[in-house]
Amino acid sequence: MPRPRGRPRRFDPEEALATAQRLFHAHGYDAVSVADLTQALGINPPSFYAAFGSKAGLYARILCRYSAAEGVPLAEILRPGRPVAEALAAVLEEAARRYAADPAAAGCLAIEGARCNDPEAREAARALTAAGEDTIRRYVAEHHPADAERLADFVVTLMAGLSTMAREGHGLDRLLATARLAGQAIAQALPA
Amino acid sequence: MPRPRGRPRRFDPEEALATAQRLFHAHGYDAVSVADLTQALGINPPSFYAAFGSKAGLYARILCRYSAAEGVPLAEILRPGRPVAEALAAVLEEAARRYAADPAAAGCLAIEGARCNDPEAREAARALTAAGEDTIRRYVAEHHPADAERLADFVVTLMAGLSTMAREGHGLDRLLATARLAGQAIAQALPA
DNA sequence: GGGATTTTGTATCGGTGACTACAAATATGC
DNA sequence: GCATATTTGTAGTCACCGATACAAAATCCC
Repeated sequence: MPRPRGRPRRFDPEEALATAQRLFHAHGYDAVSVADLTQALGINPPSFYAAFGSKAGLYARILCRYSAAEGVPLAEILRPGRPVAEALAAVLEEAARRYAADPAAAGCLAIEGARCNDPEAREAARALTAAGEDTIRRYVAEHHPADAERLADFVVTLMAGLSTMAREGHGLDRLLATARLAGQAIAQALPA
Repeated sequence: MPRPRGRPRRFDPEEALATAQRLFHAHGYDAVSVADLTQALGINPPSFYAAFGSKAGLYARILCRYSAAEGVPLAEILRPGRPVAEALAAVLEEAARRYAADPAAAGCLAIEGARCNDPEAREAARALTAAGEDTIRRYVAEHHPADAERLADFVVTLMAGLSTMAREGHGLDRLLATARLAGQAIAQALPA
């Protein structure tokens, strides 16, 4: 791949995405200004807009990055054939682990982003969380169609709560305790 | 009570508090500007600042108002002598009911305010939620000291999740189903 | 070297945020 | 009537927001 035509970039866009993701995850979408981003990246606004289009556009790209690498891997955990209660409990445990993994970036980037005040960024985050919710509901419905909505709502509510508590500073131990208690509730509600 | 000395007010501060509370609850602290408030109240900025000091100061007063009238009445629900599991389940059910009561003001004003971007308003909201959390933990600790933190965390996590889901548009039925499932988990975890 | 292309840095733009200076207006106390 | 006290409306303040106009700089193609 030959180098493109014009003046070369002075920064690595991939590295910039990682830096911006850290900032958004640490402080939330609304609290990170374009000035914060350009300063952290060591570039000027025109370079930022030429590379990413807009703040919300950058955020949308970061959400994809996040769901592929650091979000709860629902597709792996909810594999067909696994007992449903066990799989849902595993989702909650994994959420607890990931949300508390980095104290400087606590909680779920998508869940927290879904309540920001920028319409475009908010819709992008909501699309991601809605997709996850659908995945969970369809997985439950395969074996327990009558309980699918109820159980999916329960799991999603707990993920939102866990994300909140992680951002309030709760550590892995406390999040895990809550996740496990919820997991037992699911096991009890789902007659094997 | 004789009328005070100077020019009389052209608006009722109590009514103004109620109007401002509706705005904050509907849109969130950050999304409501002073211009929004003054317009909704039909007054000009100087009248606003003379009466309430600042946007964050007004919000702090509204939080008190909210906890006294519309927040989950923990002091009533967690009355001594009541079975702990029953009381905690009642807290979650009552939260579900209140968070979904008004679709135009969904969720908990304090929980949602605790993540706003203004430090003063955020701390005021956090103080209120922290007080509620303490109340729950101490109540559980009276009879089950070893489980107090775990159960209080579980209840608070669910309240945060219920508030989130209420703001996402979930209705009373779905919130109640989640609250009841969680209530069963508590009953199971607390051997009577 | 010369034209085409792309990124860079400087210096903004218009809009909105919370908040206030100031004087006119409206009441009371005497 | 006149001084005092308080609120009102007008018109702004200053800081920051996301986003850009413009021209100089740096590279590739030929």
